Amino acid sequence: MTRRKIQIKKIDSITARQVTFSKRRKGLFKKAQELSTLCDAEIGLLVFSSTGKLFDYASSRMQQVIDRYDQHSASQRLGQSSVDLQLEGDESKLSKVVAKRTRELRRLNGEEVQECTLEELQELEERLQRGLSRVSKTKDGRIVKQINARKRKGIQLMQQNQRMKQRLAQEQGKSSESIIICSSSDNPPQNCDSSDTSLKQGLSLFK
Amino acid sequence: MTRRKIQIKKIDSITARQVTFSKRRKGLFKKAQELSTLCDAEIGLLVFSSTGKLFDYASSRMQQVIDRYDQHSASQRLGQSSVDLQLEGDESKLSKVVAKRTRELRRLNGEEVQECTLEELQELEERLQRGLSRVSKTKDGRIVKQINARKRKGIQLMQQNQRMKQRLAQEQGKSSESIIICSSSDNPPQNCDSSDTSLKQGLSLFK
DNA sequence: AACTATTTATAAGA
DNA sequence: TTCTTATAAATAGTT
Repeated sequence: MTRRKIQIKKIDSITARQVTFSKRRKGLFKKAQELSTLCDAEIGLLVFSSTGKLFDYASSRMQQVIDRYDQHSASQRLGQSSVDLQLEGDESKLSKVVAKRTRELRRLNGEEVQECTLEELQELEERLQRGLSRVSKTKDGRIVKQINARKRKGIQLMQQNQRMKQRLAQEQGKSSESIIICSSSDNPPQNCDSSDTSLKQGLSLFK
Repeated sequence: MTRRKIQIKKIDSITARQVTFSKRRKGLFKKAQELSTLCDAEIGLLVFSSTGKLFDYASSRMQQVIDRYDQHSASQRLGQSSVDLQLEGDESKLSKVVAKRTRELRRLNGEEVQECTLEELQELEERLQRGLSRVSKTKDGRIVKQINARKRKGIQLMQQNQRMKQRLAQEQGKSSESIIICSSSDNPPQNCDSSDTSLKQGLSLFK
């Protein structure tokens, strides 16, 4: 495409290939983003170099683009089970397990569900309901526990308060010079002395 | 990029946008395939037009590219470059990814939830609710679709039945020797002849 | 990483 | 949509 025209076939020289890869990759990504902007298109572009490095561009979020693709392609080709991985190294098996788990997670998120058969959807729904029920129960239990803990603590604090008030009242009785602990001149003494009542009122907050 | 230089922003005119979309899309796909060939790269390209139409290119198979991307982003989430995963062939790293996914799945199943904090439980609950809602919606839509399909099919069959009955009645009228098509001796003829009524009754089943 | 001679892509017009 | 064509952009080979 410039000093000379080239044939579109794998470049032999590794270094030349790397240089071309980086130049053309840049160009490709630019074109992708231009198309997306100019024409209001949603675009996802995934590029793995020959060394395995990933470069990607998405006009929105890649996961969103992939989900949309899955929905689309699912509606076209229904049912394509994969029991086809058996004669390979442990590592590639593991990779496939990862991919499989990822897809399973997507389904549980409610993505990619267009691919599912009605039966699969029913199973999925039941599974989600079971999971949700368990999680909610655990969560609610946790919350109740926290509330109770706070309740207990609050009661403890009020009782402590109460005891301290009583002690302070006694101190006040002993040393006649300190008069200003709890009852200022215009406050009637029951604010301080009828503390049985105020404790009861306080405790009612934690019922 | 030719008769004039243009600004890279959304093209207002719908027709101009469509023309540009189809031209540039073609160019983009060509560049993608050239890069793949020249540099031995694995490429996946997903393009949704503003009208929602899907165009895609993959140097291998799209699902393969997406799976590879999933593997990659999975290992990135663990803070590991997947180049390492692919070049080193370190099985234990992949195993960790598998383990992580498996744990995530367990949690979504409501197992192992005791380990979660309250915040994690709340997130989990919301996620399950979202997923459940999506799955249920899809499932219900599927069911309604099936019901409608059966309804249509039933109506078709009844109409077909109806036409055949009429033709048979005609045939019966013509050739006097065939008497035993629809009315046996003890069945009154309206079973066959008053088929308007029976069709109506049948159709009501599919309302 | 820069340069530049060419090839390619493409905007506008038909 | 397709073609034409003038011009902008990309890039292969070189430095």
